[in-house]
Amino acid sequence: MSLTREKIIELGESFILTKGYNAFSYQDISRELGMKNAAIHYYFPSKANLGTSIVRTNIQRFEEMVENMETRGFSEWQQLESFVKVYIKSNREGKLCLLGSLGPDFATLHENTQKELKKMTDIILNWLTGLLSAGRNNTVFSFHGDAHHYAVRFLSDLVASLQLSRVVSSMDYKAYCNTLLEGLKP
Amino acid sequence: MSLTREKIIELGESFILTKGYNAFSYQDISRELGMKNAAIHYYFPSKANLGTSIVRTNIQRFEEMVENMETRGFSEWQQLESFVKVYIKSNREGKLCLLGSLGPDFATLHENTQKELKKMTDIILNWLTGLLSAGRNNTVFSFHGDAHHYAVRFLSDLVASLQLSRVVSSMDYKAYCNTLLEGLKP
DNA sequence: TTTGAAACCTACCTATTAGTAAGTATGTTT
DNA sequence: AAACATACTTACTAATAGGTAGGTTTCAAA
Repeated sequence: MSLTREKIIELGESFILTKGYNAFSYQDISRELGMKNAAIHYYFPSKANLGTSIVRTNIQRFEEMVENMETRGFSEWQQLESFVKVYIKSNREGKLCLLGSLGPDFATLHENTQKELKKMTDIILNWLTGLLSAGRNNTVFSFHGDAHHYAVRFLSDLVASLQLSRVVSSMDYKAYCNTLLEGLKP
Repeated sequence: MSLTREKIIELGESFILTKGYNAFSYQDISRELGMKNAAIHYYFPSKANLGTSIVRTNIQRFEEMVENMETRGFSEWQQLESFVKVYIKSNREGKLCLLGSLGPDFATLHENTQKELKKMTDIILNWLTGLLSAGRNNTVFSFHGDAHHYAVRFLSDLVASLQLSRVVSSMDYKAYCNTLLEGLKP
């Protein structure tokens, strides 16, 4: 794997999470790397290509995290807490999550990027649904109704509140997340 | 008030809610209106100006809705239901809400637009907090914890689920909203 | 009948965008 | 030593972006 390639993906993701997909350019990346525009095209022929690669990297990262938590024998509660911590970190860095950032721009994305984004969301939601379901069976969590419905709601809470914390000045994101977790306690 | 001006605002808003702020252009609007690019600049000197005006229009619309509901003596439950219906309509039209659309692009917006967007969010959240609080006192609603916290969560649920319904194919937005309302029943 | 504002259009400008073709330096393999 | 791939740069293109100066039509008021 090329180091420059990894840096481009990292920078691209960072720009998407702060400026949005349609507001960042190859120049933004090349400038930051001290390279020329064409160098970025060498690694990623098109912006759609880069976008898709960024989503793929995120899927991979998520799957590695889940795998890691399972091999370390994390409880359902610990797993959910770790997931929430990723969002708290994003908020601290003034970033959104990829879903909350690319979701609103969905219509402007390349077909492949759309596909990959859908895949990522499915993977996250399926994992979350399974986690909530299993956790309820083990009396680790307590909530009403369908687990999938609750998973969508929980994810919505995390995604949108990241956005709101930018717009609402008086928002304590960490406290908000803790309230979310508290609501799941039996 | 100029009819063309109103059409521009309406179209601009529609583009923001479907393509996003940074993906739509003056050409998109002028093309739709059968006019030239410069005609749009005649009404709105800059894109930032147009953006700010669109947010202002939304604030006005929201305040008129609230006023209308109060004069008609809507109960807290009816008011919340009406608010949710606006979101259901947006979803049916394949649109986001202005907050969910401009929020992720916040960093790229003009200072004035940011200010107005913050104002809009504050107005909505304050209204929602008051509504939830009053509704709980009247035993119309039932929820735990701070009313403002719950208002943020409820708004997050509406905003992000609109985004998710684009990405997740198998989502029944209306049913989801009903679940949200059900969760508030005593 | 002239004046003047409202509502545009014509014609342009500069900056930036994603993207490409061709070249070059630096190694690495054969 | 020759051939080749990697990792870029130089130099360009076509398209689009937001924006502007100045002209034209239309219609109403003085």
